[in-house]
Amino acid sequence: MSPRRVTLADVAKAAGVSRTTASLVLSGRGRELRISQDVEQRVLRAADELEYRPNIVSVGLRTGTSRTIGFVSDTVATSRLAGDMIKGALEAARDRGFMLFIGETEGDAELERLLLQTMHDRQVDGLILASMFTRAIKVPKAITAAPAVLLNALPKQPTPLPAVLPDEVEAGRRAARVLLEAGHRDGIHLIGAGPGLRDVPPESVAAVERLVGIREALGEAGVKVAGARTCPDWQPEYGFAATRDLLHTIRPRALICFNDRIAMGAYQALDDAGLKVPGDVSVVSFDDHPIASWIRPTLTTVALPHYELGRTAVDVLFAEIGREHADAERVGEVHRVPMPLRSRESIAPPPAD
Amino acid sequence: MSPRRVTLADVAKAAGVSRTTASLVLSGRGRELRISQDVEQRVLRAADELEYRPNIVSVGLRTGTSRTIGFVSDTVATSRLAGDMIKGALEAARDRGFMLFIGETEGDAELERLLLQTMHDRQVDGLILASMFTRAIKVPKAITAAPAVLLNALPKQPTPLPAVLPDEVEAGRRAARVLLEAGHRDGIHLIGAGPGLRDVPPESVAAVERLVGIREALGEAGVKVAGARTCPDWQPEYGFAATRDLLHTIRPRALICFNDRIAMGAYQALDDAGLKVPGDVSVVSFDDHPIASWIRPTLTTVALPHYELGRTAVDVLFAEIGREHADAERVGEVHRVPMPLRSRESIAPPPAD
DNA sequence: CTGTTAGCGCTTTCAG
DNA sequence: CTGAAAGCGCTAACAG
Repeated sequence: MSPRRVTLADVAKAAGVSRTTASLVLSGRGRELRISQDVEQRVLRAADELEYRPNIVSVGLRTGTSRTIGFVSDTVATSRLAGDMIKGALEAARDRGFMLFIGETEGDAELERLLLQTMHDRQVDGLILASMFTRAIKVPKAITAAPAVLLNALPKQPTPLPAVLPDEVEAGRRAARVLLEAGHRDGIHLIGAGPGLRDVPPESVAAVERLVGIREALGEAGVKVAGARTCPDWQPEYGFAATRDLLHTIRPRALICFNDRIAMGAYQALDDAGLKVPGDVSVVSFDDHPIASWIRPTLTTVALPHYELGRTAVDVLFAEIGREHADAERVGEVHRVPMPLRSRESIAPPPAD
Repeated sequence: MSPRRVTLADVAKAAGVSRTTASLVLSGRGRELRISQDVEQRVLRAADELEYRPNIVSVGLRTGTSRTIGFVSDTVATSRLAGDMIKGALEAARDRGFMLFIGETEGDAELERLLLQTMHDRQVDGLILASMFTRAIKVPKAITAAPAVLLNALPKQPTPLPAVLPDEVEAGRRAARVLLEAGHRDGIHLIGAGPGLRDVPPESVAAVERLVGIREALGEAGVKVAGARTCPDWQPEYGFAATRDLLHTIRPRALICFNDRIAMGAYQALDDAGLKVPGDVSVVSFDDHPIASWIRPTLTTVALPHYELGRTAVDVLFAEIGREHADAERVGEVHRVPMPLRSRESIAPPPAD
């Protein structure tokens, strides 16, 4: 099909030197080994003219390295939000000349084992184990074969693996403060979780952490949550139902919704009840899902930094790869990535009574 | 770090045979070469006990194959919709024991060249060149090195590359027919493109194809489009503006929005004007973006079959790889993937006058 | 039926 | 300063 690739041997021949010399020059170690200028130039020129490209597979076989990292997730590639995570990882990897293998497990442990196996067979230099939404995962044993980092996930059992996560607690504080700064002190209701730290959807790490932050910031200001509704799942319909129920008995001044989809449902319930955002009720939320800027009024929300999470995971992974010998002692530190506030139109001072 | 991998030589030694024999047995060609049952069993058992896994890199070097395909897109990994495309490709590839390299070009031709180069260096067996939204792309010359298929994209110049695309024309017909079947014959307006085939956003293949289908189905029924507004970009704000302007002068009976984001804007404008969907105005749209089932009333829409597109691309690619020698003569056929209708709540018979 | 031999393309001692 | 030789793990002729 193609006219056979140019190999190192071709370059060496064209330059009239041995493969060794050519290899040395091309891997940039010509200088330190004091190879003559003349030879160096000849090799470089030959490589250039022949358009030589090293065969990475071959290098991989020889060096046991593949300049590739495996990105394994439950189903991250699919969610738009999380797609940015891949993008961040992709770019960070590319900056270092690495490629990414993507794999999805669909939450199936057996599939996960197979996938890790396969990646190992392909000699990946490291692994990123990602979860679509922040939660505690069972770290597969198979993973110990290569350096690895957890992305958007916490280990269920203690492991030496580092983890990269959004700073949800600070995000909770931030959401609460936005309301505080607008002058809200009363009638602040939570939609999605709370009021207690146990009133959260199953497995949701984000829920409890956001809740902690919210309560902390409110508490410091001496403000109490007026009420809270838990949603079994953070989907618009539950946000709608929870808000509608709330409105049957109470007229809130502000809503902290636990994510944008819930906020969307809340908007609908508020609208049905003839309440205006933000004139009657202020709304703040989390995630910065694309709809946050589509719904009207546009939604103020604390963004999940997907892109940064992806980049950070790769950075942490490279630090891990760089580490000579993994001290079994070391316990995986967790890296928190800040969640930035996106100020939009859904917040106003409380209506004067 | 790990205790050195088990190699074929280890298995051979343990089974008391040569590497060749072990290789033959393990690649399943033992039978046809009539290797003795005894030997076969010994090898199999040894491999099993030692947990032997072939080193794919090595096989790759030897056979020039990598059981890997490259998925290069402008920015497909990022868009939630298109994430499903990757998912489909991922699964189809996995079914055949292949992995996927993902790469994004950000529409930068130089980056694209580099990426293709890199994938080529890594001996990918085939390439999928994907676009986030359907359009004509300039096929990079570098791509001829390996079998390739265009996904969600048409070649600008004629090439022998096959292309996989959603069947937009049929989708257009389908959208129009839904309205027709509900009894609509008058007051049907287009939001996003039209009425002429030239009234479309730049580069949008989908726009003209959908338009063709719509006009065809309507034409067959002897129905004329009452009016149309083009949007410079298919975002909610433009859908909102276009619909609001339309409502200044006209009271439509039905809207065909060119995608769900536009429809979302249209909903807002309709709501502002005090018009009910679908009681006063029916709405049909395209894409089946997640919001289509979130907004109320839920939106009837003709879905982009992202997952299927991804799968199909891989299937077509494998057919391509299987083909012995690419006849330069062959012109790339285009495969159209059906776009299914998602019937929801936004359509009703026209109000009786 | 099975083993010997020879590489795939590259890096890396080890001698000049 | 440069080259010869070995070998990463595997497969494929080619002999026996």
